[in-house]
Amino acid sequence: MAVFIGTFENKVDQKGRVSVPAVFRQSLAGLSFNGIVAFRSHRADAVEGCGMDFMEQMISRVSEIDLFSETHDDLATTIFSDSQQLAFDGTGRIMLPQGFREHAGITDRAAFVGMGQLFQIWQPDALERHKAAARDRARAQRLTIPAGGGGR
Amino acid sequence: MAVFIGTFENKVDQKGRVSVPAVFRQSLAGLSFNGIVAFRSHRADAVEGCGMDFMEQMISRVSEIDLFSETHDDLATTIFSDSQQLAFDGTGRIMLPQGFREHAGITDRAAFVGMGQLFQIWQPDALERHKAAARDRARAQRLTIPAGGGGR
DNA sequence: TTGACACCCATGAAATCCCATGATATCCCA
DNA sequence: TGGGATATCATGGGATTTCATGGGTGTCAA
Repeated sequence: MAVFIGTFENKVDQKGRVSVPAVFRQSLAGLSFNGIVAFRSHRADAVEGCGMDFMEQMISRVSEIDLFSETHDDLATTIFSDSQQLAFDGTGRIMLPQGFREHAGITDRAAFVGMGQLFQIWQPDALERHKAAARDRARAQRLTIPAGGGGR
Repeated sequence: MAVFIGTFENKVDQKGRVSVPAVFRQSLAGLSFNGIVAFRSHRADAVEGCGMDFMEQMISRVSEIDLFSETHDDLATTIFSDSQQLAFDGTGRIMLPQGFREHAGITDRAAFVGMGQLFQIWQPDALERHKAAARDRARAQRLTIPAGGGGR
């Protein structure tokens, strides 16, 4: 499954095009759709992105297991309806739809942030603020990943 | 799982390249990404490194948290956004990004220190100081290692 | 006809490849 | 168990490719 790590800032040109970081593209290579799937984050001023594989997984989860709570089910519905497939052009760029750009306050620069199985697209300054806040919250709540003993 | 043991000092050339110790590379062989994943240590003036397997483990742990919850996003952002994938070239070198070099004060030499499932990259002199301090603390506090529950 | 958008080509900077070198470490066989 | 023959490694640097970015052109639909 696609893995997204790192932060990358790219320019958004007059036409609304942005290069998706090469590492992300490599991670997305070979999927059933050559591009990304994007939707507006409902909690943050950012656009969420993932590969088609992740979408397919979300769909199957929502239909089968009740892994999602009711609210999450509503959430999933919202996500699917708001999602857009953004295809890569020959050089690995996508067109960021105006609505998405507005939602994230993106004008001429966009920051891609890896979040593991997903990534987000931010207005760079807003991202800096968000990163700091996220780090503080994580620290305050002592959110940590148990250091895996190596097994499971 | 990749295991890192020992200390190795290598040169950083004009292009910012460093050889990753051969033993470490062997330990990383066969993973889904041919290189290391690196991030700034929050506690020390050093860069931390691991293999993609370690990151995949992180992802699976994070994915156990409700998707799109604040906790999930904070954790994912904190862990994955500031990491970077550094690929090996044909002879087993990586490019140490400038930001990482600055964080660790690395200019023309770098020391790789095995820490078990992770390793650290230090400016050699800073490492010496850190080692001495760590030794003193360990002695003062009589640090011990908990016995394993057996097996993995 | 006028946008919106996919496709194509050009460009400079940066990253990567590739080959050469010397220094160790390892092997092999008498 | 010597000690030469053979790998392995870390390192340097030039050549090549990749990448992000800019802009032109064709196409389809409103």
